[in-house]
Amino acid sequence: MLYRVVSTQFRTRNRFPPSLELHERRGCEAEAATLAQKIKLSTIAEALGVSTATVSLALRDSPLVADQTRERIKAHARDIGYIYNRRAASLRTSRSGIIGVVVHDIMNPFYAEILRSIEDELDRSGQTFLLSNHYDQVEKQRAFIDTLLQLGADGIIMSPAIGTPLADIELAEKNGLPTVLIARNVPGSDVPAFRGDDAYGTGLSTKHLIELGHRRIAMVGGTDQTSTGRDRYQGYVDAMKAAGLEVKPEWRIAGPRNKLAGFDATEKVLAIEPRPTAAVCWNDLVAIGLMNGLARAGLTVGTDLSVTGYDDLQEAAIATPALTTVWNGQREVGRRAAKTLLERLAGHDVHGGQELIRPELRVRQSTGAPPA
Amino acid sequence: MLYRVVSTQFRTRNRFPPSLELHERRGCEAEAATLAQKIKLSTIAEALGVSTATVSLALRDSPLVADQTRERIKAHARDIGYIYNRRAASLRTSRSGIIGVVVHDIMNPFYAEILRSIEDELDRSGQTFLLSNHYDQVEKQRAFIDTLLQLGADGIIMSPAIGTPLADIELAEKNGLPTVLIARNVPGSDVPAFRGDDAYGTGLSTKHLIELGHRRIAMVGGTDQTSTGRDRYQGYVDAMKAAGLEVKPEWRIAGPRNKLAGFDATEKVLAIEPRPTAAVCWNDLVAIGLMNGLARAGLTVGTDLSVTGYDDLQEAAIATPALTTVWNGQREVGRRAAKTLLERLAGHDVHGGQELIRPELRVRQSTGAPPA
DNA sequence: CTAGGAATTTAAAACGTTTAATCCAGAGCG
DNA sequence: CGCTCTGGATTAAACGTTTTAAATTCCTAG
Repeated sequence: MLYRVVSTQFRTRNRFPPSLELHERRGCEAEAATLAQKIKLSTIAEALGVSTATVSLALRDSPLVADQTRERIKAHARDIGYIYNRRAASLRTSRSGIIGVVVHDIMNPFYAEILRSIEDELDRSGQTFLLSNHYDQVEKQRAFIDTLLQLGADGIIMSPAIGTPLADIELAEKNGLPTVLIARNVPGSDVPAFRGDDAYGTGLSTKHLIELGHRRIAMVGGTDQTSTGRDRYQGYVDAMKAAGLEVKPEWRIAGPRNKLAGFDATEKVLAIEPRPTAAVCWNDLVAIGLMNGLARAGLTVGTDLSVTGYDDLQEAAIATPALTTVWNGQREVGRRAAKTLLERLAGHDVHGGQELIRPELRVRQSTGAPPA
Repeated sequence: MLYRVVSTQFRTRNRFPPSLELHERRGCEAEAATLAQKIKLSTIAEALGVSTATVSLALRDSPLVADQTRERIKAHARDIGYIYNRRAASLRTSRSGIIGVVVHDIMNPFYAEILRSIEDELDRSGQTFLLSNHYDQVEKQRAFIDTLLQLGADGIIMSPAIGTPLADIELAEKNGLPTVLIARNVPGSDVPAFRGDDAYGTGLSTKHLIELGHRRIAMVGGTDQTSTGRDRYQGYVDAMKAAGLEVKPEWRIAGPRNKLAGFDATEKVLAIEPRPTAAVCWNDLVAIGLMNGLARAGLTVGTDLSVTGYDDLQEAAIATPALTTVWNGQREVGRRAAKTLLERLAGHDVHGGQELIRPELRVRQSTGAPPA
């Protein structure tokens, strides 16, 4: 009984012994040059006249081995440049220390903050994180899940691709790969999911524009195929209706969610008759693209036409004019997702279902009163 | 002899059997729900009355097993939802199918193209790629190398952190982790390295400005601590000297390499007496930040002050005014690096040392004749 | 028929860990 | 002196593959 407690304690404390402490390792020119043969636990065991079991326990700081023995072993391991073989270990323990993270596109700055905070959280716990894009291709996402299963990953954090079938998530869960969703949800799934409250967010910016006096407000970028897309549009529509304003279908300009898309949408916005006096953009990238396009067309953003973004990326503040946008709580989303997954791994019960992070409006210079 | 040939052939062809073909798998509600116990090779072997050896070979499409047997085995594996255990396999084969990629910052758009092309190349070869940031912290980079060694990764592509000691690269190489460098070089290392020809690149933009008539040209952003930094500065200096122009030390405004840094550099540039008429920026991010800053200050970029970038990011073309910049060949760098690593893994000899990709100038509206 | 391959299949030994179950030597105690 | 207890160390059985070498079956030619 005592044994078990002690055992689990050190197991969770320090899962993987660091194999390499280069600066401290004594340089052994000759042997390092060729690396005659792989150094393993038994190499150390033989050299020191103990068993591999002892070496294994010592390297993981088990209290089961005498202090003096432990130090002797660790010192020797360091000296000869032992490298811990995680594959072998994880084959035995069925814990790999790998956590998969898959999002639409790693390089999309929207995910930057999320990934960053996930990384922080996982680093702290000693897990390695394995990153991938799915580019909204369900097959690519499934291939990644498959890879994780094969590698025996401990869990997965995913921003599901458009059209992800419930079965894919169940596949992961059923095969012992605890899952947490971020940024998007999969209808019908009951795994924990963290996302910003998108409807509330676009509601904020739309209301802000209405208060400034705008009546004809376009909505640029995005798709109705994701929960995020539907919610953002809904928030806009609801705010308009709440103010007793009509929503014209031609004000909705759907499309991709990058700068180029915003830039390309410029013409379409300007073609609407009568011209809208403001545009709620899907995200900051679209907004910045649109602002660039409007500037090219000779219009002054914030005066001739007001623009709002979403996400509050770093560059929203330094765009010209500075972009009014909605802070999305990405950092919080990532942190909570990672923490929740770690909880699940630790065996604690967590409650599933969606949790919404409340966004905030950041008013800057890209919005102003409509032209008289 | 024949055996060996055949053996290696199918080994390289299809390293890992795909374990999951969800859409084709027959739904078995009851068993799927609980997943009584792990399905392994022996599960299949017993069910079909063959040996695990046969199953193993069949799943990897070995020509050693009869066509009919192979199909029977593969079908059954699919039906019961067998998942290939890579850890076990790689313990035996010492090939993990993992390739590590570490760069300064994944989310930096400069690396976007590189990573994308690496991903393309590796995907094609069936390798999984494990991504990480080092944020220019040597320790973080070393921790990543350590993790890769522990996981038994097959190779690593890295953009070395500032101050990477030669020993770290040797550590990887000596322990059987073939290394290829991108974007930066480590002095003294002889592993293959691919980067843009930075000196030539800034030479191009500097020469372009000189030809337009500029005489006082500042250089904004970047550091002298990387090979890239030194080369870019050198290219600028050489071009100036070649034109018989003086280079004032106060024209060099070193700093971080993001938009905010460019934005913040605005004041410093404008404070120089007499004011430069053009600025060669470290990269597009800095250039765009600077352009934003100049616009805020009421100056017209391309007329009052010309600006050049570096990298030719997507947004360079849609910035206002469109940014004159240098295309860096990132895609080529990534492709070549991945290809070279795969060559090394296949056992072919590749020649080490640095290879430079030649950049190209992209003239747009952010550069013009100096003000009279 | 039968020898001799060719075509299939298999037994069993790795691969390098972890850990439950023992073992052992002293220490403490009646 | 015999007994239990305990801190330390060890033994040996996994973990799920791959692959060598051998065994078996199947043909085909002589």
